Amino acid sequence: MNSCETHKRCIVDALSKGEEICAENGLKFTPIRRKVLELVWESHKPVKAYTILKKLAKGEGARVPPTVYRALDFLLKNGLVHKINSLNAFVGCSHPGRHKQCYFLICTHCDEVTECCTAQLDKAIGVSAKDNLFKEKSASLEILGTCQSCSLRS
Amino acid sequence: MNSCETHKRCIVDALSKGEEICAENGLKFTPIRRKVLELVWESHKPVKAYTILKKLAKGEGARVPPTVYRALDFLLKNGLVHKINSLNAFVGCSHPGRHKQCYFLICTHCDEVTECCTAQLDKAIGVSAKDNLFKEKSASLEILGTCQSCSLRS
DNA sequence: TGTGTTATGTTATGTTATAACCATAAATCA
DNA sequence: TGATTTATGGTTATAACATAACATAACACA
Repeated sequence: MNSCETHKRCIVDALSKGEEICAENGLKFTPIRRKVLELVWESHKPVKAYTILKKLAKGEGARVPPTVYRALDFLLKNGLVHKINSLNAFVGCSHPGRHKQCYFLICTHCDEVTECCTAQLDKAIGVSAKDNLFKEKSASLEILGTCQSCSLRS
Repeated sequence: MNSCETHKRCIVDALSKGEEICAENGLKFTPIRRKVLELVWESHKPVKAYTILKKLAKGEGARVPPTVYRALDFLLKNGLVHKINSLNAFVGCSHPGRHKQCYFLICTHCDEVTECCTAQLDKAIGVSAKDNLFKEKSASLEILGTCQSCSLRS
């Protein structure tokens, strides 16, 4: 389980960060984009596109897949959410500001995801690429296992 | 582009390795499993399940998705192929023998994939997990960029 | 021969994601 | 301002990826 004391705080922060990043870059933080970001941030668990879709559809206006995927693409492109490829699901970025590298710890008990982006990992990955004469552009690391809370609880 | 001189060799090796691993573990290397492994190994590029399906279907017997996915699951479980999550596609494992960790260099120009499993990466990932009091069970790393051949060629 | 087990066939459907085209709104600027 | 361009989202349809559920076959071996 994530260590955030009041998750409301996470959501508020994420939304204001979204606001900020859009403002800085002359982008529009439209109601749909805002709502999708909010739904992604409902928890620290990855959220599926169609789960978001169902929740969106409960509001007014019939929402359909392209609407959701467009919003997610926008949020991805601007570093506000990440896609967890091994789960086909999305999580909020815990420190938006465009880091191309995304490293995740994914707890297979509670499903929560924590980012673990460190210079040390950046370096190890960079070295591996270089050793293979490979020009690295981006990388995605997904570590599966058991988080501390779940370890303690069991 | 991969550095293998004669790709035929890769295929032959992969198939005999499959044979071997199955024999060692009392598993059946059935014609379907063999054929799927062979198709995965047609190149060093990730192959999609439905591409395999189409090729299989050209032989006798109407092949359908479950047949392909079952064979792929078997090969995955026994470490003969890997899934590239970011592409929903499969590649042959270049050194089968059950390493839980799979690190890949994926060239976005030629699509070829190379494994880069090193102790150094294992260690860096292990440390990252430990720093977060996270019990690591497996990890998947996909590095996107440009391989040496493509760099030289452009 | 019968029983259990594993592998594959078969049908259907669930899940994830995008294409293509249109209407409208907002921004830009002559 | 009005014309033009660009961004956004609506709409319909379908593509692409994956599995559930149940039937049957093939095999191992008591």
